[in-house]
Amino acid sequence: MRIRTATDLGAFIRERRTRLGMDQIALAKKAGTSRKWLVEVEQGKPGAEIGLILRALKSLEISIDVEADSPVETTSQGKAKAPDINSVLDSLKKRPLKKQI
Amino acid sequence: MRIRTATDLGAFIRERRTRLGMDQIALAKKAGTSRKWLVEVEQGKPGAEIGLILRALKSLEISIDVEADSPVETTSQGKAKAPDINSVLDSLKKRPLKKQI
DNA sequence: CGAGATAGTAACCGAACGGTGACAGATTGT
DNA sequence: ACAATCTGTCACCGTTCGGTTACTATCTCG
Repeated sequence: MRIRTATDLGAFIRERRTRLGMDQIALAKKAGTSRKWLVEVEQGKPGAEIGLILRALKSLEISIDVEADSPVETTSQGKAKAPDINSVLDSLKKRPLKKQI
Repeated sequence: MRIRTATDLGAFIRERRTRLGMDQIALAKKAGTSRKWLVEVEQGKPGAEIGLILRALKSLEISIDVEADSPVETTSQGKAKAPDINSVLDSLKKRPLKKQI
């Protein structure tokens, strides 16, 4: 499932928790947090800390994957991008020297 | 890329940011946060709030997907699970009535 | 009906977050 | 050498998070 907002995440967590037959206390305990925290997260609290979120997801055996949408989009010019020596160097250094007009 | 820790996430964000040729200020501004925050997140800060993380990922055109690892694992018994009327009802109610011995 | 379990909410409080501004180090280009 | 850029760090501060505890409402089952 694609996650776009904290609400999405909360809904998914709740979905998974209930499907596993766990109550809020069980999950909170397993994730090393509090029930209050879980309630708020399941309601879509955007202020929840990523570390606790990750622990909760792990407790629910949920995997998270991130992926770059557009491959690179150098300067948003439709130009075809043939791999050249400079792009290779840039990839290695991961820091474009200039704006590469 | 699979995300397991805040450090994984920070590394991926930095990777994507540099590959897009953005500096910290540019991304922070686009995501509506501060450069200090970005620095800490890229270093793997577990206390970062999920809402800001999501904004940053959106700014970098990064998609997040979550997925339940094991389909259901009713009681962790290797028993094969043929879909029966009860499981369907449970799925709808999303709340197992009992421990379903 | 009544006991028990689950979930949502409230108040309180210490700890940590995030923003701002400034500074130092490193790197790049002139 | 110099200026410009980018990054990491620091101190300060208002806001908010997360834990604890208690109370209430809802639902299930005996």
